[in-house]
Amino acid sequence: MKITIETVAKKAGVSTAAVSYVLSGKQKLSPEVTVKIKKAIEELGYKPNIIARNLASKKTWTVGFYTSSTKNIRGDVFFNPLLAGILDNLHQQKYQLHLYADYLNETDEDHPDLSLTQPIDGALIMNPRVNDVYLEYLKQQNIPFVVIGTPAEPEKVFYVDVDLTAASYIATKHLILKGHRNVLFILGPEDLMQTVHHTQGCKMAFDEMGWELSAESLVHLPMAEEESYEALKSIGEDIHKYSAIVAFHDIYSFGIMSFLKDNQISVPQNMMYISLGNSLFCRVNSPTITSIDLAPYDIGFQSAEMLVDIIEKRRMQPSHSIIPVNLIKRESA
Amino acid sequence: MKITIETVAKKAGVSTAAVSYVLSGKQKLSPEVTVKIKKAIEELGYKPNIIARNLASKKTWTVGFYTSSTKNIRGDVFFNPLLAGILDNLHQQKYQLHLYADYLNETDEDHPDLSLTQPIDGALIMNPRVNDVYLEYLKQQNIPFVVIGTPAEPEKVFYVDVDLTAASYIATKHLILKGHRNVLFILGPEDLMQTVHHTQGCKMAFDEMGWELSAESLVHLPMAEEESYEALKSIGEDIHKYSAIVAFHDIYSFGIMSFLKDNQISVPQNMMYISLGNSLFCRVNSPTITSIDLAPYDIGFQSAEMLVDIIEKRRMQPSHSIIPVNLIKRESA
DNA sequence: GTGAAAGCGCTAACAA
DNA sequence: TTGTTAGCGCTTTCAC
Repeated sequence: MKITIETVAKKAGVSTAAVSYVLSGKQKLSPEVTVKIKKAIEELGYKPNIIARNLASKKTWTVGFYTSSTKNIRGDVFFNPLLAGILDNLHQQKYQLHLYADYLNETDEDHPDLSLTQPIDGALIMNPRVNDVYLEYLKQQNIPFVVIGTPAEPEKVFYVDVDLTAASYIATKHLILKGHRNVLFILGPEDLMQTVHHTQGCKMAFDEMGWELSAESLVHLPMAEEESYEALKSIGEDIHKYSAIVAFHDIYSFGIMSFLKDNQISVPQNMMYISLGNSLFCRVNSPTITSIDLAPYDIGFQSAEMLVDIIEKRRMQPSHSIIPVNLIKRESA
Repeated sequence: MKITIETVAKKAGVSTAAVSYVLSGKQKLSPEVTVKIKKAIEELGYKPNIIARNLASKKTWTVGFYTSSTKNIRGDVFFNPLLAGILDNLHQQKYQLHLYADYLNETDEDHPDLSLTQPIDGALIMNPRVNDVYLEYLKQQNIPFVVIGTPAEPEKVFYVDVDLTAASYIATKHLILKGHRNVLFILGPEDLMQTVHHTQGCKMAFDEMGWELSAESLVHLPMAEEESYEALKSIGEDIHKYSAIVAFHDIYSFGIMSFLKDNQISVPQNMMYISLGNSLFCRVNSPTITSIDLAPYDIGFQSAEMLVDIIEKRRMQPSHSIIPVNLIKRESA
């Protein structure tokens, strides 16, 4: 038999409203009644039905996190601390997390089942595409959201990001100062906003020197681990034109390292390598690699904080947080 | 104004039931009516309220995933492929994921807010403790669940796991065959079931040789990255008694590697090192480390598969899947 | 302080 | 085939 709020009310000899008040604490009842109700709840082992509560109160205490594809998640060391940051903040604020992976590029469905999206009070959305359907949907449905990464129209939207342009500028500049001029940039898919920002940073550093950034030195790759090896291979002998590589996603790291090793190109003597946003890989290979810390935990924590603020109307105007980046030098002496 | 199923029904000049049928496809209506309703839905931009649907249908199409603490998630390379496997399977079967991190050891609350747990059709629960409150709650609430990892009472519960005892046996045996007798085992917290299984495997291999497994060669550590370095350090000079290490969680890897390096103990010449369940770290240091592949993606995929089967009553009796393990040798010649 | 009752928006059994 | 309507279990207003 189902134990509902009514069961409890009957047993305690009160109305359902009284039980609800005790549960929520939104209204004070007399001590005797309160005790009676609490006893009934205890004895019956009553647990409120959250769905019914959600329906009546129009509040789910749940936040949706739209992340990247599972292929991407698998090899992404950025993902874990980001998620941890989100969860920690939400836990503090008594919210929960609903996780959506991105299956948009899967062949079997060209339109995501966005109607499934609803039982959330707000959403976190990672690396939106240039024209993002999820973003459009959330806007249209009036669901508050915070973008992780910089969106196409920053002025209209809440977001938190690291300054990717700065990061990529710092990385490029660092290489330039080391005497590198022919740098190979291994970037993500062109339709990601972050790729746009990445490219800007490289360009800034080159522009500053009055150098041209050639198109063939910018390689765009799908976010999959194996790709980078193949990409370098397909460059063939031209690889020797380059004296440095910037990898914009850690997922490319292993492929790059393997390739360099297979071709007996040592790092950093003949080849210098910079990775964005990865402390893990960097640490393992500590003596040979420079990386930039993109502080993913902080991003997660901040974005959740901002979202809850919006949900609870503590923040009204579109705004953003930019998490600072640090260059972590790990070069051998 | 709120657009509900009634708005649509009125506009199309039909009943709410008709609209519901079109939406769910659970009952066929005449082509004309169907078209009329679809048009109304389209024009109004109607999206069904999922919460109301859940309440009425008593089905959420959502699965809860009880994972470890965020501290643990942060450095766990096992987590990503596990999650990816879960998500991929759930997506195939049209289910969604609600993610709960474990804050049980946090000081501020000794009892988790389990009542928040309810809007799920089933749960995946990772590495349950010896007496797990979540597990008890799920049982009591009659929420179907699958344990990832081997539970305390395997015969009563659905679970999927790798054969951890076998894995740890294989690792230990491997070392023994290499001529190692003094092996240091770096294990997780003692109240985790998996630690129990790990220990069993080591013991089996030693028993087989008629050797004793000494208590001080079994080090139990919290699941945090820094711990392993300190643990080794505190062993002091005794470290030279050991010629091999088995790390039972990848999270200890970095600390161990750093320690060995700092103390000029080279791997594997003087010291052999085996890690369980990590292909990432293993790959990076390919020539010097042996690891065991615990196939986390498969575990995730399988456990989700099993859970949905239970939810949809295709599986009735407690059962389990054991994912096979492989020794990955990466020793230098 | 307490209770009655009207929703919340949808599903599905039943009737027509 | 289509419509009526009684729930689903809780919250919250309003009257007492």
